[in-house]
Amino acid sequence: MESVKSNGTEQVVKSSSLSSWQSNLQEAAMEELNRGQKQAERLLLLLKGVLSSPESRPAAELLVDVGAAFAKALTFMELKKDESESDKAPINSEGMSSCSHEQIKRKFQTSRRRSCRRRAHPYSCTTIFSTKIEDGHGWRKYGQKGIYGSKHPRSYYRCVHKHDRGCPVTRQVQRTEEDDSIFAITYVGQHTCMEDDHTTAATDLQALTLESKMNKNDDASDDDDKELAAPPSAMKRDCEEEMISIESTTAGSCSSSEISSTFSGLAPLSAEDGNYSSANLGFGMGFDELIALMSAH
DNA sequence: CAGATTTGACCATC
DNA sequence: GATGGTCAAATCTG
Repeated sequence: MESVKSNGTEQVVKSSSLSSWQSNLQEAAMEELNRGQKQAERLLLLLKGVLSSPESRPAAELLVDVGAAFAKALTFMELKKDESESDKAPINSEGMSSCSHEQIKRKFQTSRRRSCRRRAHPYSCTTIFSTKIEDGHGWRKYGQKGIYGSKHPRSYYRCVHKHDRGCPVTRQVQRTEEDDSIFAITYVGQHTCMEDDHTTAATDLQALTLESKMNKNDDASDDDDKELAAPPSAMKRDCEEEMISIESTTAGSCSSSEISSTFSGLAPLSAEDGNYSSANLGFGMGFDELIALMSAH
């Protein structure tokens, strides 16, 4: 029911439902991460002559870091996949609470309600993974739900300008299973409240990303309801009607390198001190081993 | 007291 | 029937 097409810069996944496109996205993301890792390896081999010189050591380290980050991201995706396939949590049936006068009152209010139609075909959505939920926009929380099979509740927000400017954007924020300090933030729709400050918002996001990188572990310890925190958006998913497009442009803050930067943020590789242990490296070897190997070629 | 958040209910979709 | 998105009254907070 879906096709996954990879042309190097874009992946398109067709899907007929939200849940299936999420799993398709996961598959597509893993495929893309795999490709990124392989490309990094290829680049490393291509540049082996240049990178073996002492002065290009920083570049080589960077390249190693990129490969490591891809591998780490892949590992997380594998974990997530395993979890969702085998680890379905049992349903916790609390039973219905007894009927109060409040309930009766609500029954009479139903006629006032607008239809709350579940999105069968989301027209536009974007998911990022970040340890910070602030994005420079104002959001009003309008709901929270426990999600089946997920240990963290999902919070629902809408743009504060929904009423005054008719901005239709909503977002869903949920802590990831892999790391409580990382949030999966799904934006649905696009802001119509910020025509003027569109670029400003983009800049804000980039600033946030930078800031986050610097404060990686500073503020990730708040409780579930006060979702805060740090680093960059790692992965971005875009879907138009039934189409999901995984972009890999830096302009959209969704490059592969950002995917890796967030994941490396989980267990930071210290590029500064050059402390690359084999365990950290996605290539399965340390920097020195790698250089030795490159030199041997 | 106004605005924001919480929480249980409603309802569409699968 | 299960699940997830939204509503709106109740509650909280500054």
